[in-house]
Amino acid sequence: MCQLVGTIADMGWLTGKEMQAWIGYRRMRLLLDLQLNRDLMSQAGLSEADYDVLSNLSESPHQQLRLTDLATHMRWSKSRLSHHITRMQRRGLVDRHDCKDDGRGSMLVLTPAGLKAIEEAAPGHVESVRKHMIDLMTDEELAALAAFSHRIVAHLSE
Amino acid sequence: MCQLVGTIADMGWLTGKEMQAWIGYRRMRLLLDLQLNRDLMSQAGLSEADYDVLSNLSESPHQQLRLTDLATHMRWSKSRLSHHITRMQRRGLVDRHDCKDDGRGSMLVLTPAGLKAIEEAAPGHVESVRKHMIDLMTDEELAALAAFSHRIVAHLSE
DNA sequence: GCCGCCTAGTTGACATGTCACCAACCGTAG
DNA sequence: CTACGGTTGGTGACATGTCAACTAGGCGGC
Repeated sequence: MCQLVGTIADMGWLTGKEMQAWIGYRRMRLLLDLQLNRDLMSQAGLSEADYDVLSNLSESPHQQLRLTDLATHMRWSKSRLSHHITRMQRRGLVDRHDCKDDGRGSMLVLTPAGLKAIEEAAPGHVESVRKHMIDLMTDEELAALAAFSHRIVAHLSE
Repeated sequence: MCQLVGTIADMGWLTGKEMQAWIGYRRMRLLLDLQLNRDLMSQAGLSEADYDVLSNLSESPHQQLRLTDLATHMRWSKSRLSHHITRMQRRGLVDRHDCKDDGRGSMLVLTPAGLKAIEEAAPGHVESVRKHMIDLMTDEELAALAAFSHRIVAHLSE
């Protein structure tokens, strides 16, 4: 982490303020991730990735989705999703069904166990997110984060 | 990504504004990381992790550090660093020396190849960080990011 | 119908990170 | 001096993610 940029002989590639923002971002990202994952894993036995998949699935119509749609929505690669679903399927959290409309496709469905898992995990996860991030920010900071993150996401999505 | 929280039956665990900030953060984190890694890998053949290690090492006195010190500074686990250093050592970017003061320790040193790699990679990486993040943010947003990220890091560091 | 091309999803090899455990070494209380 | 508890770093098993093939099923032009 730390001096990620502009540090060799301090050539001033990033100004002090920019550097503070960048370093802070990197460190926050690392530590927040670890903490949220730890909390979620110890409270609910789920990783953040599991949580995201279950969460998306639980709110889609009929609690089912095409793999590609889910991958696009989550911005995951198909490969990543396929591997991850295989692992979650082994644990009984989700299931694959054949897709009627398209012989190539797979329909991803939430199992009762998966629904139970996400319902039990959600309150603790939200509390965790609040405690370690949201509640530490002012309204202005929240608004700023929403604004620049959406701008950056739009830029990165071409 | 997306509806990570408070989404089951929309129970309002996070307010709309909080949700926007949270979702934006998650997506930005995912996409920015991918992009910066892709850029760095294609331009310099380094991962961000490689870059961070080399960067930290290059600015320490005599371009060498104890493993524990580097791990603490980067907030990496010792195990992660040890594995990563082993891989970088195989590629000739860094080297381990015995530590005179402490028979247990290892001194991490930057090789000439490692120095060359970080010096060549730095300008492109900084440009990448600017292009995909810093230059898309206003001064106020940079200040806000620096402020809340440092606050959150302090909180997470206990 | 048939052919070429696109898309959906899977797979295997490999890179990376985590956790738990271990061996060697330090420093200090007795 | 010696034993013990803490520190330093390494290792192996395993979870996860990436990339590049690959299979199989659609789709449009002829």
